Amino acid sequence: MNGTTELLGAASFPLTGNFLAGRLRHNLSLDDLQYIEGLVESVDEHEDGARLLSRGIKTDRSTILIEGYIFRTIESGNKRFITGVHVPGDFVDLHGFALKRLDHNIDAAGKVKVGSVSHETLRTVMRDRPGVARAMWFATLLDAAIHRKWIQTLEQLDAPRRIAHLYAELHTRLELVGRGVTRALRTPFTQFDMADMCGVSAIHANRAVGKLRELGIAEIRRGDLYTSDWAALKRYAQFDPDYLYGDGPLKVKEDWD
Amino acid sequence: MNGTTELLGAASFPLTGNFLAGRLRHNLSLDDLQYIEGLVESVDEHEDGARLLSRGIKTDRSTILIEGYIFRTIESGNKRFITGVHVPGDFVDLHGFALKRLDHNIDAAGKVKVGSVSHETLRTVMRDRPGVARAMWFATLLDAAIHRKWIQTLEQLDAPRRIAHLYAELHTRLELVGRGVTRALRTPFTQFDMADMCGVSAIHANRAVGKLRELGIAEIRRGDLYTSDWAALKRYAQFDPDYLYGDGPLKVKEDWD
DNA sequence: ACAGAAAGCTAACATGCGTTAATAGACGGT
DNA sequence: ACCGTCTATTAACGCATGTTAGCTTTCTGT
Repeated sequence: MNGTTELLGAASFPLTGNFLAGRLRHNLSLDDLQYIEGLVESVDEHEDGARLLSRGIKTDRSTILIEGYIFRTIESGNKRFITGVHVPGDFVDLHGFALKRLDHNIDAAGKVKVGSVSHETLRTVMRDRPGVARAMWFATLLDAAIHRKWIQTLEQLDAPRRIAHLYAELHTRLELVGRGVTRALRTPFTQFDMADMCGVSAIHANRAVGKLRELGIAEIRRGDLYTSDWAALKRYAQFDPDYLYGDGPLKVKEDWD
Repeated sequence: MNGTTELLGAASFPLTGNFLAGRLRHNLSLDDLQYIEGLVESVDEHEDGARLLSRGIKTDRSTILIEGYIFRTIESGNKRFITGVHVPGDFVDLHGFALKRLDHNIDAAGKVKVGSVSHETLRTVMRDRPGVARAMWFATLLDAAIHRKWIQTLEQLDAPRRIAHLYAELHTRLELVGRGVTRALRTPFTQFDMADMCGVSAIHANRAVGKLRELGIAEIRRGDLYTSDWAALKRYAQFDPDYLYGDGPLKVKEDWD
């Protein structure tokens, strides 16, 4: 949209297995990770609010998030629903590769840096590197598990807890991709964004933020969350990290190869 | 659990491509479908409420639903959350194959008949039939798309509309797997089940059912929905079948093979 | 430093939904 | 046919959340 494009040959990336040591980390060798880095054909930056991909559009590329946050959004009426957030290391539209068109939009939340892989390249991966292909499958399964947890969260928690749960999840996911934060979790989210993620009105999101402050659970200022006690926050949100498969069981590589 | 097991050799199945002409239909040839039927090593029946798989348990088999309905459930506190429903033709725990343990339970809703495929067999499929492997990946992506729609539904619709949307979705999904219904959509769901699927209390689910009746949208009696005008029901529920990928775009086979 | 815009905040009122309680109807087993 | 249990239904009350409106603070560009 209004992103500035900076094209790079794959060879010019430092092959550190670094920028996407993310969600795929458990399933892949360093060699595999470097292989994936090599797949990235270009890196783009986009401004806050940029629509990277629109619902219904067919695309021939897939996107991996390198820096920043990305929303999956659905627009209906004049309302926006955010059905998921992504952190660096996540492939954000692998299902666009498989299903050809997306059922939702991919929007930048704040400034983002993304890598791009053509579907043609991915087809090669499917053929030549079944281990990598499986890891990509698993990554999309993790998305589904996160969706299920969001469904539960919407049904179970009140607004303050939903917001706390959102940040608890991000805290853990960032940690899992090697970007752990200690006190402050910085995001570009407005209270409108939080509202659309948690399924409440913006006014009520504001009340909820106020309640977290009042309870001493967390101080949220312009998307940045400050707390001295993440454990207390997670307890308050009834957060159970199980669904993120952060531990062993994602490491299925040894079973198969 | 309390299911009666009836073991059958693969050869004794009628190779019609019939019982799982379901979700995978678009991606596969009849030959592929027959191949999958041949994978099924045993067929089991389970009673209403039977837990086919428990959260956290490791399993070495995957399950394909042949007859009936299945819930994905999460239990938290003494509440139950239903994060998804399955219709015949759906693989209900392919992610158990990939992620090793499930983050939720698989429960029979009413009597069910399921087929069972060992993970060892699935590994063979992954190696030898990449087309089938991809189709299975796509099937799990469709689950994720349905999850996203449920998230939107929870955020957007009131209780009567959520229930209408649930039946609208089932109506379409059953049609897509060749089990279209005309007037009555029969399910074994209690109002408790509907409540747990829609994230409302059972009492409120009852109010919602009453409202649908009062509005003349639908008559729901013991899980069975009767209506003379499915289009009106779907309009009321703001149902848009796009997310089910019922049309062409799922047919990616020709692009790849 | 300033102005406009975007984001955050607060109040008042309406409503959908949760909860508790109590009853009626439908089904399954003996 | 009977009984117990599960399911459906209705009423009364309270709370979480939506909505509208208006105000304040913070950011951004010049």
